[in-house]
Formats: sequence, C-alpha cells, structure tokens
Amino acid sequence: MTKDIEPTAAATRAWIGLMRAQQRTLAAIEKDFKAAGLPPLIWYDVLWELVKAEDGRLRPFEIEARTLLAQYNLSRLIDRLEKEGLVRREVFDEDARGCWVVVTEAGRAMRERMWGAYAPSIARHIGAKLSEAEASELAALLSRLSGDAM
Amino acid sequence: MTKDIEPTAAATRAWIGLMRAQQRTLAAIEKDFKAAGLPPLIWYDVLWELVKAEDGRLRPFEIEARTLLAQYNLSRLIDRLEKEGLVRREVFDEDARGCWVVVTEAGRAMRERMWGAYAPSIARHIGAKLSEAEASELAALLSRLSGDAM
DNA sequence: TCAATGTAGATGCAATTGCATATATATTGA
DNA sequence: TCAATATATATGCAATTGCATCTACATTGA
Repeated sequence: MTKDIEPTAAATRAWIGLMRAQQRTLAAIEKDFKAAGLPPLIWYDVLWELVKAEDGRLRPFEIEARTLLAQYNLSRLIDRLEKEGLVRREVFDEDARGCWVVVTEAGRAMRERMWGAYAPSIARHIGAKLSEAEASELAALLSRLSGDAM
Repeated sequence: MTKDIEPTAAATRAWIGLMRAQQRTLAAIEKDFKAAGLPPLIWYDVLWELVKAEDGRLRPFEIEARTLLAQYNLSRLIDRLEKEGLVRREVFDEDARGCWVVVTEAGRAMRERMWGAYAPSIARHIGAKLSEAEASELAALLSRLSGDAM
C-alpha cells in the first residue's frame, strides 16, 4: 500500500551514491585547492560565469541563476570578492535597484590560477576513475536529474 | 603540452553535472523536509546508521566514517540530537576516552517519521526522472567515483 | 616504568550560512 | 496619479561550519 511512495531500491542507491560521490569528490578537490593556497571553489564558479559573460559582467540575479547560490549568500560573496579586488560593483543605469558585477583583471588572473589547480584535480578525481564513455554516460544521466536540456 | 593535466571534456561535464544534480536534488529534498517540519537531512543519516547498528549504538568515530561528517561537526551534531532526546551518550568501558552514542526510542520514531517524507521525496526527485535501468546505471557509475566496492 | 607519541572526542573562536526582514526602486491596475 | 504589489539587493541576527587546539586517556618503545 506504500508502493507508490516508496522509491525503488535503484533510485535510493542512486541518491545515496550521488551524495557520497559529490561529497567525497568535492572534499578531495577542496583539499587540493587548500594545498595550493587557493580560495573556496565557489569563487571559481562566480569568476568563471563573469569571464564567460559579455563584457565580463553580470547582474547579481544572473549569477544567482547560473550558480544556484542563494541570493543572500551571493550578496555577501560579492562583498568578499570585491574586498579582494577580484570584482567590482558598478551602477546599472536602466534600473536603480540593480547593479553590475564586473570581473577585474585580478579576477581574471585569479580564475586562471584556480583553473591551474582545478583542471588536474578534475582529471585526477573524475577523469582517472572513469573511461571517456563512462564519463559521458554519467554526465548524461546527471543532466536528466537536473532537468537540464541535454 | 598541458594534455596530461587537462581533464577531458567528458570528465568536466560529469563533474559539473555531479555538482548541479546533487545541489538541486538536495535542495528539493530539503525543501520537502522543511515543508513537513522536519529537521535537517543529516539527522536522518546519523539516526539511520544507529538504527542499523547492533544494539542501536555506535562510537562517534564509527558514525564519522559512515557519514563523512567531520569530527568536530559530528561532536556538535550529537549534542543537538542529545538535546532533542533522540540519542544519548553512554560510557564506553573499554576505553575511557570514548563513548557510545545510543539511539533512543524517540530517535527511532523520528527516523521513521523522517523516512515518511524522505521516501516520496527520493521517488519524486530521482525515481520519477530515471528508469530503473538508468538509476542502476547511475548508481554503478557513482560508486566508481567514490571508490566503493560494488 | 615512564617519556614520547598516538587516538577519541570536545571546544573557543572566526567565518559562513540560513532566515527573516529591510531598503530602494519599478510596475501595474483602478 | 497613486496605492498596491512586485523585484533587486542588502543586512541583522541566530545557527552551523571550519580551523586550531585542548583535554583526557591509551600505546609503545627505550
């Protein structure tokens, strides 16, 4: 009678596996980052979104959508990045409520430096454990969960 | 020349996908939990390990290994669980440095209540998005990442 | 047997997060 | 045009986390 609300064993294993794999891999990558004297991984995500964006700038709510950061967390993360000189806030003429977040040269440099640790870390903790085909298959299955367009 | 440290595109997509899928699914499940007036998901993990364990008890370092919680976080999480009457600390005779963490009846009841929200949440956010075969395949790939024995 | 070292767990403090709410516009419909 | 409502971002405060270190006991080797 609980059939329709019990997840299948496979779904449960997938969920547990998702949590564990993410936690372990994230911990391993963050350890690499710390060993390299680098700031938290989330800084990379924000900097990278900005670097990819036109004119190296985005509105906070756009960063929010791309990174899944909560609004209040992003607001304070921008404070920290700004304090480090990696981004700066600029006025947004068309709407006085808003602002631009612009990546600075120092921010671009930091992103590159971070990638220098990130890339081998991904290679080591993901690439080395799966074949090309498996990594692709994994990415495809995960994107189904996020509801992304493929 | 950077070939050996650049991750493949597939590995990178798998990593991004892993982060996103975990974050989104976790957020969705935690939202369900909050809607049901339940405590954080991590409480479930600890209670469940205790319920599964012989005599409903484990040493803190055992819980630590099973849940991937940091030692200092677990120590304080046990404080909170104890304050809520869900577990209690008992002396461990064979080593005066250690203690047992024992799940109480209230703790068992809470775990069951949590599962009442957790199960449909997993079914909805994982089970509904993948076929049985896909969920199994995903679980298998993820376990490769965690380095678990299959 | 005891000094050195290792292990289990707790804790002070600073940084980060989550929650609720504030502030300052912008938009919309009567 | 203005009150009501919605949107963009910030912030006070409490809870949680991370880091470093502490306490207490255990083990080991000279």
